[in-house]
Amino acid sequence: MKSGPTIQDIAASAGVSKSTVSLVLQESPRIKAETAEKVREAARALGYVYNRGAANLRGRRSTTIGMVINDLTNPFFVELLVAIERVLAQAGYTTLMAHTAESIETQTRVLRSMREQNVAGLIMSPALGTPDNLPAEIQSWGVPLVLVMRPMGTNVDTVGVNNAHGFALATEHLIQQGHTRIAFAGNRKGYTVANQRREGYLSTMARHDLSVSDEWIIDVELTPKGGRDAVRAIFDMKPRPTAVVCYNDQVAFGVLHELDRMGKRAGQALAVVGCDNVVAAEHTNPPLTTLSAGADKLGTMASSTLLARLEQTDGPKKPVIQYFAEPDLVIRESSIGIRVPAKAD
Amino acid sequence: MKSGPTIQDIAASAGVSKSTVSLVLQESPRIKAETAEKVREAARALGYVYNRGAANLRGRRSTTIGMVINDLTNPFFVELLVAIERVLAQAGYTTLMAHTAESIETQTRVLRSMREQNVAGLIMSPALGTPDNLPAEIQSWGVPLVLVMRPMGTNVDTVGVNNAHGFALATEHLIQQGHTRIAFAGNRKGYTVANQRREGYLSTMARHDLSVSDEWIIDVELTPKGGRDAVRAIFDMKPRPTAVVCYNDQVAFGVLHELDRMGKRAGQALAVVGCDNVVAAEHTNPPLTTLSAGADKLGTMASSTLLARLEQTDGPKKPVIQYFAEPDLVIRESSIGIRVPAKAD
DNA sequence: CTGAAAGCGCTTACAG
DNA sequence: CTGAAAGCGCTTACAG
Repeated sequence: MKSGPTIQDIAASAGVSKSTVSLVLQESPRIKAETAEKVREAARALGYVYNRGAANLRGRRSTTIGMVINDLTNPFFVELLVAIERVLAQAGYTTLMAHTAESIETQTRVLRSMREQNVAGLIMSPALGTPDNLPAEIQSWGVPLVLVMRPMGTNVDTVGVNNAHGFALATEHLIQQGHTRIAFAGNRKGYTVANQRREGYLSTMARHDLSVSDEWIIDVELTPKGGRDAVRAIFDMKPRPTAVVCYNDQVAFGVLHELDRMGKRAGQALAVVGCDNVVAAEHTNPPLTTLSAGADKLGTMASSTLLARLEQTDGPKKPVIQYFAEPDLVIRESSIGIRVPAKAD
Repeated sequence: MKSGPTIQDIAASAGVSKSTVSLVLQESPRIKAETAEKVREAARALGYVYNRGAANLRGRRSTTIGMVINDLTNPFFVELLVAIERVLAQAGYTTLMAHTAESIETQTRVLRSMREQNVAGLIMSPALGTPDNLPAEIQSWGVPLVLVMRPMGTNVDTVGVNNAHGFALATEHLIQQGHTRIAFAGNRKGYTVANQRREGYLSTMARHDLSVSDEWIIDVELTPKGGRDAVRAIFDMKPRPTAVVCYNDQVAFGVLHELDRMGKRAGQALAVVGCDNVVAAEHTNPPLTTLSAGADKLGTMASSTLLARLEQTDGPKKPVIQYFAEPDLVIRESSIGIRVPAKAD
């Protein structure tokens, strides 16, 4: 930890006061152009490095934003993170990222650490099982919070997806293909997102007067391993479902893999639909039909929402923003058994 | 940005000086147990939050470590990042992560930002095309640096993989299967890692007296798209290669996909080997034979190397550490056309 | 348009 | 075992 020159050194070298140096560094219009240039020149000559920590301490505001993600092994969240980081960086903020791996303990630890680091705001995709009162607690710290993907009540800014609508689309699509026995892989009772997705599926089945056997709603890990387990379960049922709606692409990948291992092909032996449209969904064998809400768009929305909250320093408190994107269904071979020509390849 | 209580407030509330409070917070043994308990109680009652920024400013040392990653869309780097973060967190450091997306400009920007944030050390997987003198420049800042995956000379701590050995293993394996015309997909002239991988392939071909046609060394993007392009190129050659060694798993995924699209199967029409053994390699159709150096092990090594450097405050400068893991070949169906039973499934 | 002064919330010798 | 004092590198009223 070497010290390096400070604004004091620049002031001495440029023959001005450190107030002036500070103002130049902030590009204040109050300083005459020539003076400013002289100061900048001195800073360059000395190899000056701005100490953001000291500035934050004195200025009482910070330019770092914390970002807490539950699962980076799911590429969807990586795409989201990249989008968020891009927008924040453009706005001049530094992003402090942390990964909780769905662990509440880790989440508690990183949140404390971020609070100690004095983050200006927080974007978080909460770990499964996060206590309901966490958003309120974070808000009581005076730190603006935006939730992504996983809503927790109506009192906190949230950017997510209309899951019920998406899973209705997916189910509808399979019914149009003539399927009547459709399973749902990835049930997770008690979690908002899982409930929304299951409801989208169930309500669509009901609307078409299709009955749903209990065993079709399959409780599995939300990973490729879970998808493999789901396929084995499905092929043990009789009569067995001819299609499956998966909780997300990770689960669907496991489904495709297990089918292949059994010498069967998705789209023929079993129609498969995923959710998230991660980049890899286009490259699976066969390519995966999946719901797309646009990680990039969601990430951009989340950052903008937080930035808006940070600008709004005073004045009447703006109302809570809750935005839920409407997903589209991207149809590929896994649900129809027919090759779909790739566009612009 | 609300202010919250400071050590001054705790001091007043506990009836001691702020020096004492500071020492208690640092768990100094110099403070009597009862006094310490009284202070902690007051801190709890006031809802005190430690201000790490102020501590770093005064203490002249920081507990945040910067981590700069070139490509988070490649799951290998995500696995690496997760391992690094875990170790650093255990050691009480906060990780400032940034993603460059292989852009030199972004890399320059995030490095400057991290320097302003006063990071204690830096772990970096440099973007392609990073100027040779960057490691020396960072070291001149007085910030310890560990390079991961992409070596840049012998004067900087580095954790990587013995790529030449790995690609020799991969090529050897294909030759053992009876292949004599073997292609290499993912050539990138001038980059160290690409050179090492190509050399491992070429030297093994030479050792077996197998000649290599120029066109077999295929220059493609290091993405699934590149893999698809490589397959098309291979099937245009005559006589055509019967096997391909891919730069990494991302390229190999594209190869598997394009083969499937052509109605062919990897392992039969074309033997395929990848590199990195990302989690998804186990779930592709067919499963992918690939080189494994252990992202977890590499990440752990990289963090430990940096932590060791940070401990060593003074004394004679320790010699540069350069560690290169020896990869293993994980054999799956894509290279042999035969299903390999998964272990413990 | 510029400077002197106070202070952000801590840590760290130093003294007792 | 504890306290008084100085100071880390900045910003921000305030004065001129």
